[in-house]
Amino acid sequence: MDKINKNSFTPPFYQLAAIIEKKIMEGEFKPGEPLPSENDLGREYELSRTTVRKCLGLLAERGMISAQQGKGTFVSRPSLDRAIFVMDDFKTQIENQGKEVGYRLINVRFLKQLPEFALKLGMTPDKGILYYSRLLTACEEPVGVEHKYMCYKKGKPTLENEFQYKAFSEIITIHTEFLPVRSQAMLTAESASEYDANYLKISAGDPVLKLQQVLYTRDDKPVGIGVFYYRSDRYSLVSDIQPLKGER
Amino acid sequence: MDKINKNSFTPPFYQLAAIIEKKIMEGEFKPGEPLPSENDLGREYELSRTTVRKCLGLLAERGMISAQQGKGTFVSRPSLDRAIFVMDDFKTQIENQGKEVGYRLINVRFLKQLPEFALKLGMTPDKGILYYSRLLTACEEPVGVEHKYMCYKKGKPTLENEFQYKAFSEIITIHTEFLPVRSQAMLTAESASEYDANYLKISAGDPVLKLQQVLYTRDDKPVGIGVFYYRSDRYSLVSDIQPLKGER
DNA sequence: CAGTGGTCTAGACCACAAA
DNA sequence: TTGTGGTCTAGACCACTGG
Repeated sequence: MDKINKNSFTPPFYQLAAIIEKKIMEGEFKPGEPLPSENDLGREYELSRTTVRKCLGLLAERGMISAQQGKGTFVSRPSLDRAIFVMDDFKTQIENQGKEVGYRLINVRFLKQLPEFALKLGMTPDKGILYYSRLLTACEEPVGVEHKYMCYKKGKPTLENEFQYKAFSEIITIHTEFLPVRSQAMLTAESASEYDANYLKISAGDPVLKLQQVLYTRDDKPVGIGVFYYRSDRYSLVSDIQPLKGER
Repeated sequence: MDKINKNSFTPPFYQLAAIIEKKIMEGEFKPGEPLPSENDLGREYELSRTTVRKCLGLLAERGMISAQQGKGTFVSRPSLDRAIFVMDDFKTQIENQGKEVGYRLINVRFLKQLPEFALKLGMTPDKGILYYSRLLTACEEPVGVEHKYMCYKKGKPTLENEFQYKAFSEIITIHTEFLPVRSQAMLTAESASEYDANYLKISAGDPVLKLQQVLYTRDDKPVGIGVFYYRSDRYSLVSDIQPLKGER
């Protein structure tokens, strides 16, 4: 039986998680069946229940097990057919790839009317809509185009600079009395419009990744919409599900 | 000052998390600045350090804060421009939408040679490659097409039924001596080929979401590749980032 | 050195499920 | 009633950071 090495730099809760994960993958603990109780695991590996729980929490986060109060902790169905895509803001993503980010302001305009898709999302033009669009580049190469629509309150002066560099939710916070606290996003594929294709330097109709984001205030009023189109040859999402390492 | 209500059904660690999140969003704790230390928070809200830590863990998971050993716990830059897409296996996803899943086996074939893209991913044809493809439907409507390539070892009989219903990693485990433990996936947009478009009942060239998945054994040998094409009008990924609820 | 976060322990009470 | 997971406490030791 595997034992916990208390002198290792790998903390016990992590070692135990690796052990249990291994037993699950090797079939000793089978999908649908319960794991030993937290107390039993604690006795078996000479760890406190708190530590056992921390370990189980790690495995639960990874989707390997799930606990049911009063019943037990059960091994989940195997699910390598699962992917998790984290999309940070453009700047963070590109910089993490070691590339240089660039923004180019394409357009800033005041709209009296919202485009139809924005109305469908429940946004109301209040006193008007501020629209702007940017070209997103990585190492000078065009990667994406984004279009933003936000509720607008007059008053504060607008500097082009701001639109070029600041985050959307920041701009909304500054230029309206709204504080966005919730973000809903939808990712899909689409054909590039002639307009967007022109900036992306692709052909109209070429496939692009489309991300549509809606920002809501605490009382669920939509106050900002962002639509992103990414060149599919230069932008993709990746996911990596790996087992816990045994020893570090 | 907000206080912890110990008689509430909402556990203290959660209440505290909501309080801190609120203070961050209202600007009392600013991005880049440190939170009070865990001990201070414990004193202030009359909670044990363990409970404070559980609360901070929750906020860290949500990307609001990050801890640095020896230094402190810092408020992250605001990031509503962030989305997390979880793609479970097709069956789970569709069933969660309350729809009926269907599979139709399109093709099962033994290949002597791997297609070029699979070779590029490092897969070797060993003793041969088993290829199969399925049409994925939701409420009888075609939603996706998938193509699978797996290392093949003769021996066990293959039942068409299996390919129709079992998960890819399960099939690999049964029909080879390989145990996939790691999954890498890439999501992008593409134009549908004539072949796939035909099954999806769309036109060739229409945009589709493409998911490419590679399964690896513990020693990082690729043993299975899955390529999925989804109709962009019937399949999209969603993400919802919301604040913690104050009281439940 | 003092202060920070990271980990662990031993024990307690609760809500829930099943017999 | 017993056993399960969910939460909390009080106290301990460690590793890391910075003065």
